[in-house]
Amino acid sequence: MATDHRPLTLRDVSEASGVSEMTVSRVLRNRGDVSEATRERVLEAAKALGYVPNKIAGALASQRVNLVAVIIPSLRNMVFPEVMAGISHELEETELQPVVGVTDYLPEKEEKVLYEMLSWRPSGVIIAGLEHSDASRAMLKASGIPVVEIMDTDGTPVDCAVGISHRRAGREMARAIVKAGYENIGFMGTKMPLDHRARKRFEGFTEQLAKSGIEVMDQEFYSGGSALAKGREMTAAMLERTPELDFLYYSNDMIGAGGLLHLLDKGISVPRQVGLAGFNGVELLDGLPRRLATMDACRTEIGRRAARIIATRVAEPEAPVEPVIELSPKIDFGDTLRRR
Amino acid sequence: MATDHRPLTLRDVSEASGVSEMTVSRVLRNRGDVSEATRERVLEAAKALGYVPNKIAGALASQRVNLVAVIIPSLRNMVFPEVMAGISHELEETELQPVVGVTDYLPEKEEKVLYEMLSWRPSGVIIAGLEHSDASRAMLKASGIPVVEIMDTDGTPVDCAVGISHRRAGREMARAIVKAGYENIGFMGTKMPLDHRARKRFEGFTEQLAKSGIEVMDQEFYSGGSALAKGREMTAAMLERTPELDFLYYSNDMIGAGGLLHLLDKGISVPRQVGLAGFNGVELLDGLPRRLATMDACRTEIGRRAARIIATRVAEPEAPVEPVIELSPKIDFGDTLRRR
DNA sequence: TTGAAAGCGCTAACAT
DNA sequence: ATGTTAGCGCTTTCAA
Repeated sequence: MATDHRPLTLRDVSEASGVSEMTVSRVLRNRGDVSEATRERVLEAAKALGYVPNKIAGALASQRVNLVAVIIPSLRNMVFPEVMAGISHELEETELQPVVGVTDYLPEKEEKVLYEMLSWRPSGVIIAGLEHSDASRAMLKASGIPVVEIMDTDGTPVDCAVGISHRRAGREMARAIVKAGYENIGFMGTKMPLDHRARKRFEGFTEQLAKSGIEVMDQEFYSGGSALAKGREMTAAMLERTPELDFLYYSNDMIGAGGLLHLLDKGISVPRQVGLAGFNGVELLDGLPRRLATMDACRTEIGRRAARIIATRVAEPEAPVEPVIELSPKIDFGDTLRRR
Repeated sequence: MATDHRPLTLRDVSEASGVSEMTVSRVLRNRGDVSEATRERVLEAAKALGYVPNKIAGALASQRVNLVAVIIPSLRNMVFPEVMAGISHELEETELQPVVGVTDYLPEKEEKVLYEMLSWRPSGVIIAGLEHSDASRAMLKASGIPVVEIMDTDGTPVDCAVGISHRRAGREMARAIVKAGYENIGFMGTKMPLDHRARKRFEGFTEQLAKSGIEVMDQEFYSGGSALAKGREMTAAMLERTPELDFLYYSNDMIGAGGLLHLLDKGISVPRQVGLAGFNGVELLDGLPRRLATMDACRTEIGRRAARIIATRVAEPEAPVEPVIELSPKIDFGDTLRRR
C-alpha cells in the first residue's frame, strides 16, 4: 500500500538489493558484466518495488534520447497513420521510438511543434513535406541530428528525403488519361493552398495535358465536411454545369469514391461515358461497387525507408547518405479508367 | 555556418548576452521579475544563436514534465484519431502536450508501452479501456499521477473513467430493433477477443434480445482486410446461408456500410425487407446512398473530458474526482432502421 | 532585479 | 565483477 508518493529511484533499488546504484543501473540496461546472481537479486528487487526507470535523468546523463520526432500534417487523413505504421514497424527492431506531432497543415504550428520536439533532443526527425518556414529549416539544420523529409521529392531537402514526385504523378495520370482517349477533363480537389503535394500533382497534371493541347475544362475545390459526400456533391454540380466532361480527376480517393457513387446512381456508364481517377490507393475503399483508378502513394514504404535512414544514421553517424530517394508509384487502372 | 555540433546551452546564451544563466532561464520561461532591457537582450541573443532549450534538463531539475501519455489500441481505426483530436484540442489551452502510444490491442504491448511512457514521468495518463494486465494496473496505481481510462464505463477504473457503457449501447440497439418489429437477427463483427468494447456491445445486445425471447440467428466474425469489402462478403455469405434474416447488426460502421452496398446491389429493400445498423457514427460514410443506422460513440467528447480531468488535476492536485463519467449516446436511425 | 550554489536521477569514465 | 566520482543542463532556493 503506497502512501508516500515520491517516485522510486535507483537508490531505492540499490538499497533493497544491497548492490551499488551503478550495478543496478547496469543490470537494468543489460550493460557490462554483472554476475548472474547479482543480476537476479537486482531484477527481483526492482520488480518487487515496482521501479520504473527515469528516462529523463538517463537521457540527461547519457546525452542520448532514443526518440524519433515524426511531424505530420494530420492524423485524420489515413495516409499518415499508414506512414506511421511503416515507421513504427521499422523502428520496432531498434531502441528508437517514434513520437508524433501534428501541424494541421499550418506552417506556424509546424514551427511550434518542431521547436517543442527538438527541445526533447530526439535522435532524429522525420517530417512531412519539403516546404517549411525559414525558421523551421534553420532549426532542423542547427539541430545536428538526421532529418528525413518525407512524401515529396520535388524540391531540395534540408538533409535527405524519401517520397514520390507528385508532379510526375500528376503528369503520368494525365498521360494515361489522354492515351485512353478522354478529352474533356474536369478536376476536383481540396481547397488547400498549404497542401503542397496536392498542388504539385495538379500542376504536373495540367502541364502534361497542355502538351497534348488539352486544358482542364472545369475545376472545383472544397474544404471541410465528409469527403465522400463532398465528392458526390461536387461531381453532381460539375456534371450539371459542364455536361460534356468525359473524365474526372480527383485529388484524393475519398472524393473520387463519392463521385463514383454519384455516377453509378445516375446510371452513367463508367468508364465508357465518364472515366474517373483519384489518388492514394486507399484500401479502405476496396468494397465499393467498382474499383477507382488511382495511384499508390507508397505510404508504408516511405515510412519504412525514412525510419531505416534514421536508424542507420544513429548507429553509424558517418554512413553515407543518399540525399533523395524517389519511389515510383504505378497507376492502378481499377475499373474506372479505360486501358489502351 | 555551424561546424561544431555541440548543441547550444543556456551558458551560450548567457555569454552572448552578458547575463547570468539564471536570468536567461527566467526570461525564457517568463518567470520572476526581469527588467525589460535584459529581457530583450536575452531574447535577441537566444534567437540569434538559434537556441532551443533542453527540456530533458529542465524536466529533471524542475521535476515537472508537461506530457500526457495517451495509450490507445490503434491509429487505423478512425475512432482513435478522433479521440486524439478531442484531447489535443482541450490541452491546447494548457502547457500540457499529448504523446501517443499504440498497443495494437495486445495486453503485453500495452504493458510495454505504458512502462516506456511512465519512464518519461508524464503528468498524467489517458488510456483506452478498463481491461489491463495486473502489472499494468499496478504501474498505473504506483505512478502517483492522474489516470483516466476512456471509452468504456463497464468496469472499475484504477483512478477514474470517461466513456459510454457498451453493454447499454448493445441493449438499446436491441430494444430499438425489436420495437421496430424485426425478428430474425444476424450479427457480424471483428474476430477480436481483445476488443472488449465490441464484446460488451454484443453481450448487451444478445442479453436484451433474450428478454424478448429472441436469439441471434446467425453470426460471423472476421479479421484483417478492408472492412468495407469484408462487410460486403460476410453479408452476402450470411444471407445466402440464412435467407430469412430481416436485420443485420454490425460491430462497426465500415462493415455495416459494406453490407449496405451489397443489399442495394442486390436490390433488396432497406429497411423494409432487411434492416441494418452499425456502431460509431463515422462521418466518413456520409456520402453513401443511404445513411446507416448507428450510435455515436462520443469520441471527441470523451477525449475532451479526459483531457480536462488531467489538466484540472495537474493544476489542483486536491480537486475532487468523479470516478466514472458515463456519456449517453443516442441511436441515429439513419435510413436503414425502421422507426416506430 | 540579479546572481551563486546545490542538486534533480541517472550514466560515462575511471578505479579496484 | 563491482564501486566511486563527476557531471549532463537546467531550476530551486537563497542571498545580495
